[in-house]
Amino acid sequence: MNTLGYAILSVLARRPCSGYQLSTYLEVLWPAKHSQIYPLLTKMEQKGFLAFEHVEQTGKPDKKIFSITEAGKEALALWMKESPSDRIVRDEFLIKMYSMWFTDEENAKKLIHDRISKLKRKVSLREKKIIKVENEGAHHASKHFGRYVLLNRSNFLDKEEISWCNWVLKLISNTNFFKLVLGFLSAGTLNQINQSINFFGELPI
Amino acid sequence: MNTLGYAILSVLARRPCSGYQLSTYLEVLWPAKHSQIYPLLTKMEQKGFLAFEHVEQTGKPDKKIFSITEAGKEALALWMKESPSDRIVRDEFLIKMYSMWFTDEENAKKLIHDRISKLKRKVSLREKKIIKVENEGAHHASKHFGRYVLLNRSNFLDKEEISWCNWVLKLISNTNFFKLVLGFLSAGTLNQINQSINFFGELPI
DNA sequence: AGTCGCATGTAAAAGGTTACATGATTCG
DNA sequence: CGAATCATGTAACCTTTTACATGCGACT
Repeated sequence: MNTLGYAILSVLARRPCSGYQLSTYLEVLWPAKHSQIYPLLTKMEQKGFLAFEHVEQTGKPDKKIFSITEAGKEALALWMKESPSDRIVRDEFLIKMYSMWFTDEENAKKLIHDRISKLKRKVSLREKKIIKVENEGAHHASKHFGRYVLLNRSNFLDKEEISWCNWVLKLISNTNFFKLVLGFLSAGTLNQINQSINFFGELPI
Repeated sequence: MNTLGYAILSVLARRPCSGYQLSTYLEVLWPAKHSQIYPLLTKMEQKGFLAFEHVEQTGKPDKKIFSITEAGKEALALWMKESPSDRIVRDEFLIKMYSMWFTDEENAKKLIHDRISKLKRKVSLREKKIIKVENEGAHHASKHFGRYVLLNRSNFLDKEEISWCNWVLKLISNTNFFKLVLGFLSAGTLNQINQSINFFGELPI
């Protein structure tokens, strides 16, 4: 079974869910589209890790409520003892930051300001969720502990990234980064950027 | 062209590289295996974004040094104006934190301590690189600016995650999280965990 | 004697996204 | 009247990983 499978077991270990609910719950844990979730649920049910019951609804489409089996719990318990594989981060914004020197100051600043906006939106959404968990009094003695600490983790890190963004903005202004680069390049057309490519030192990357 | 292609253009915009060098440089930007890089380099060369020259070596295998063309630079410049897609993070450790309540205190603490060790190792490696960039005097007026701010970003965030890890460890100890859970479960076998599954509130995830 | 670094490639398999398909209800 | 939510599924496609394939030199 793959990591998505264990993420599904982790959610179902707390509470039986439909595939639709799973897809929203998995967003913070291991994002996946429904087209990946539904076939995997079927596979896992066939292998005995999950069970499901049909629930008929009126006004809404019928659904399947999946729950974890004993075999599923054993699989999850074993997996919990394995050391986690390295995290994978793929972030186009980082590539654009890396190539900042290649664009104009206006665009570079816009990229950073947009990033800050996105991060702030995420942080404030999570803050509401955190307050909700705290009000339920479930933050340090239940299955909600994991959710509670993960929500906080995301907010700690996103706030730190906002600080970093502001730090970069300051660096750009204080050191006149773009003006200095343009100074070397005389004007800043692609041809002139070209001529400057081996102007600087020989550091890696 | 996909994001990996633009990551490659971003690296080659600074300095011509072999595919082998690219694979190491891309690690922080957009990780990729050589089996993905080599065929893409060929494709991008055929489309006119890259050019290469054969370099014969003695003692070492021959290599191809790729460099970005004018067409490549134009493509990169255009891409820099597009707003970046959302970051993708996949981290097994987060799933295990989420399912902390499902394992024993010893294992939970081990997972967190191992995470701290890994993060500390990464941070100290990066610190050396940062000092190197600063000594080259290249941090605020060159193509190395991007690399400099990205190295710092990773360290800011990893240090913040170390703080978070310690915060979680304290929470576990201070609130006797595991003892409280075991109290509810009476003993902690899988069967008894089973019986407790709907004991707590009805919060999402 | 064995592993690491340099160096390039292909093939197969697994993982993940986008698009196709359907359809009622509720809210603005 | 259009968009969002609930709800499940398949097919085609793209991306990424793992495995296969080779080979010399340097270091332990």
